[in-house]
Amino acid sequence: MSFQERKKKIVSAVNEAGSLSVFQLSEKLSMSPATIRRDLGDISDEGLLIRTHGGAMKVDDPVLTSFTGKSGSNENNKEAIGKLAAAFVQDGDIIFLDCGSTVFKMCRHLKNRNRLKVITNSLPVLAELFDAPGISINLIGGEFDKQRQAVHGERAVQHIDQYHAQKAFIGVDGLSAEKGLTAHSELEATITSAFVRNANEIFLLCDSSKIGKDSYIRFGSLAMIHKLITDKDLDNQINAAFREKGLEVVKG
Amino acid sequence: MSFQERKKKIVSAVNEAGSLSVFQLSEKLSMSPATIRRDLGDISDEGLLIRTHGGAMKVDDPVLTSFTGKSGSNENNKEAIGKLAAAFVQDGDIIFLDCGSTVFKMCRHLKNRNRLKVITNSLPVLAELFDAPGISINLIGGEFDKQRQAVHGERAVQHIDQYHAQKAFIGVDGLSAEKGLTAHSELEATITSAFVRNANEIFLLCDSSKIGKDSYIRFGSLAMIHKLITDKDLDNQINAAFREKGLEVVKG
DNA sequence: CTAAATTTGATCAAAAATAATCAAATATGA
DNA sequence: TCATATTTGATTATTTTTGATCAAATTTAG
Repeated sequence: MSFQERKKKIVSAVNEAGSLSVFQLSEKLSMSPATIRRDLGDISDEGLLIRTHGGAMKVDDPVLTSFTGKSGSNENNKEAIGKLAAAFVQDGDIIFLDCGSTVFKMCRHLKNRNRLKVITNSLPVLAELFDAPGISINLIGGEFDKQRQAVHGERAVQHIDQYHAQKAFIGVDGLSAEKGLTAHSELEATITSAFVRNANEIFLLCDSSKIGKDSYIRFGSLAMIHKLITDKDLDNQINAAFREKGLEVVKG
Repeated sequence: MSFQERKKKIVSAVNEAGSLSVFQLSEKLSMSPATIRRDLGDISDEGLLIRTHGGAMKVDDPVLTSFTGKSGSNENNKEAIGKLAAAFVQDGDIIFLDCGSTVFKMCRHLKNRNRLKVITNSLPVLAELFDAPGISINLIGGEFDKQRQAVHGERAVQHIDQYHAQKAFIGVDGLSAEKGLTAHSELEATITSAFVRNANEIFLLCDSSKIGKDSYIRFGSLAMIHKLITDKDLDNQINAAFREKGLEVVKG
């Protein structure tokens, strides 16, 4: 039985029972407690259940479901990218978090950081992180865009320009060695540009499906980016092309 | 049974009973009093209940009631006030909406307005109104306060000062003819003051339980207010005193 | 106000659970 | 096929949790 099979069984068993111990699961699935523990660790990292001492309980999110990110394409790869990216965030950091589903995936892996300051225009990010005890959030003000569930516009850019962060985690709609960073919305492009010019280190989170494709607004070059964080499916030739241009690529 | 499970049981038991002693909980959950005390300490640190000598009681204003916050005391009166206040909002208006449970109650009655512009620092307000087709929202930026689920601070005040609205709908923690408007948080007081100085017409929403009582920060006089919107239980003498001072009172 | 009773928080040792490590088993791929 | 990588289960050291004890703090009663 593979991990993926077990994962589904574990999640549904825990959801049904409310909570189960490692030993109950171990018996139910005929697996050793060590394996169950590993599984539970992985699953709770994804937020599908809550790890407890001795077992796990189901996650009941009575809250905030209206703002939690919509799940779309390339779910697993985005999840992996989020986890990778989160590893670059340390306690005490001040970071910009863009709106966008891949950046949103980072959040769940940031919840136990301490003294972390997050500056964001994304409501899903806020909803995910606002109750984390070690994180304080600075919300960017301006016009609220209901499509993107984020704040945009002139006022938002002004707001960002008044801050400086050590690291910025951003997303794009297209990325290629030739055209650089592209977006399909002027609003998003201006916000992302503002993040870039006010942070020391820029991390671009971009799953392989967007790489090699261009959207219609060009708003930045590869030179702006310090690290590209992407997934295991990135084409090797493209990867080589990026590296040749001096871009550091982190591949899941 | 893990702490996480107990925590849920304790919180719901205390919320149901209103208050419980350490020993009642100890017996109910078959745990030693020492463990219950530790749990209560942790839980009250999160603000999910209030620690008392000998036990714990439920928190009146549940901190984490999600963004769609259902509020606590005087529910019906607040609901009525909200409806009354909403009647003063017309299509095409630009309005400030404060954070606070009474102002939040207005929102439900605003959803079908057209060309309405709402400027707010309250996440519950945003959550309630963001999908209304006729309403555009300007979110005030700044430090996010997880307790109040709203944005506060210096930056937020600057933001507000860049806008002007026809009407402001605000709340207070205490109101009396003698001391005027009072609040129990500096943060809230400065935000409310900013709304007041940048709007033409100020509507104060305040249920009768807060009238005649003073909180500890005085931040405004009755003269600032154009209309007080309150409930049917307002004492007639106090009502008369307000009117004598030139305050227009709308009573439910 | 003082004294008795109760409650608490701190400390400690035992028990339980975990993470880390390693070797065997299994799967993967050239 | 063989070599390599991944997954699993056992072992062990570490961490977490728990209940008991006791001095200090708080409440209650006189």
